[in-house]
Amino acid sequence: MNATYKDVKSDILSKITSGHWQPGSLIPNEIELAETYGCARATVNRAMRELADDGLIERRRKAGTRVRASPIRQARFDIPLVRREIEDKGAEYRYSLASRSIETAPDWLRTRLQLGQGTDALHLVCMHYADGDPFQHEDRWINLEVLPQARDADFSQVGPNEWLVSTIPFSTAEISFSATLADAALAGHLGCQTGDPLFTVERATWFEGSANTFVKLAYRPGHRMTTRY
Amino acid sequence: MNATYKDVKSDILSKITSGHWQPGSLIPNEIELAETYGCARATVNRAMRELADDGLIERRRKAGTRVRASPIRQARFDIPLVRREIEDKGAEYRYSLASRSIETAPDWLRTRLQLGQGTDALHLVCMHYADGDPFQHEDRWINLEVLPQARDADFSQVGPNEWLVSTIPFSTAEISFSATLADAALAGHLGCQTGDPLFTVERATWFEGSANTFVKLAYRPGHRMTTRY
DNA sequence: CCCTATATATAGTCTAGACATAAACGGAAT
DNA sequence: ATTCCGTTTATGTCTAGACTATATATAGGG
Repeated sequence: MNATYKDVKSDILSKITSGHWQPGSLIPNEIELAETYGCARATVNRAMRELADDGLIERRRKAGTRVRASPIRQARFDIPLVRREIEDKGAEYRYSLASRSIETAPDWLRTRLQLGQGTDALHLVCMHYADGDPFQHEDRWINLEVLPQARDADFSQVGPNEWLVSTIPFSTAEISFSATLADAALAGHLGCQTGDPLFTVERATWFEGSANTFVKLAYRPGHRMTTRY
Repeated sequence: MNATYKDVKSDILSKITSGHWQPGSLIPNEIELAETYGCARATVNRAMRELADDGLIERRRKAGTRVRASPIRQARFDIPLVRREIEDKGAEYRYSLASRSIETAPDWLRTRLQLGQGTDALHLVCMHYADGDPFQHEDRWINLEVLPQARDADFSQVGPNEWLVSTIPFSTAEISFSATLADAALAGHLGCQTGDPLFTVERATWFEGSANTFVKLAYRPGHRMTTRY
């Protein structure tokens, strides 16, 4: 009686995880569950809605609610600023700018971000250190047509990621993970061997429809990105 | 007037993305917003709760709701079965079992999964192909104390991941991404060069408190895992 | 001046009831 | 059989109001 939505959620969850309600089977409807738990239907609804968001159950009007046959396993990663990633580990953060130049966007970048011909871009190469050791190499391109103020910004002290966060209120992004090989330049910056495998994150972000930046982040060898679900 | 929670949510979102409500600034409280949008407080609450879940705003009782200074950028990845990953691309899926053996769990595995000494484990090495080309190499360990029925299961036709999904109703997992170098054995299976960088996923899963399986998945060279947010 | 009780503002949740919407079902017309 | 249409049913959402929990602010006491 008087169950909260969390009570309901965890009870249903345990019925699923224990196998009491088999994958594919139909769960009682909201009205019945509300009676069972002695609460309002809205309370059951919230519990079920969250379970559906988590990918554990599948709901359809009129058809009812079923335990998913194969639960969608979705992992949620927090992608923090490098500074926070390092400071959260209790290490001291240091930043340095390796190079800065203004170039017309190369073809691969124009394709990737759907830019017009002859678009100027600011190209930055930076390093992020944790307790003095190389942690992440950043290869950044900023679209100067959308962000002309980047031309005059000083990136020698503050990293472009932090500058962007404070300049652009919000943006949508496409992010992808892969593995790349350290070339001579990367190895030099990261203090590793040429040929080392590096975990790499690439991110393109858009603000109000037009691309503003693309970045390739290479982590030091051995880096892992971990999460639980 | 008569705004739905989606209306409210998207209106607030646009006020944030447009910079109308600056990062760090305080958003009107729920009662005021309810009056503004001409709806019930619960409707505003749902909109705001979802925005908070998305990491765009920060809410605290009494203190009110603020636009996040640096939005938590969280990416959500769906981790499908390899079969689906391949079939969704429109390619033909093929599976093969490369080796099968029963071994006492090696030290690194016992540490990783917190197993007792002398625990027996089923060790499987498999390959997943897309249109005949090597797609993913699977190095799987199954805890035979928790899943003794794996001893008699036939993994020559059905991959261990699919067998596990149908055997264990649900489980919690720890997943991590990294980059590894192809050794001779891996290169042979994946048809690539020794020394190629491979995007690698490791996953340990638990069922009702005890670890049941650990897997290391190495993708063919060049593989990317992509998402939008 | 610092510490502690108390007041207060705000988000968090619950309720009972209502109406909206999508989808499955069954029967009727083709 | 197949298509179409109304009925039914379960989820989806909204409302007005109430109570709860928590963090902050303030006033009072040592």
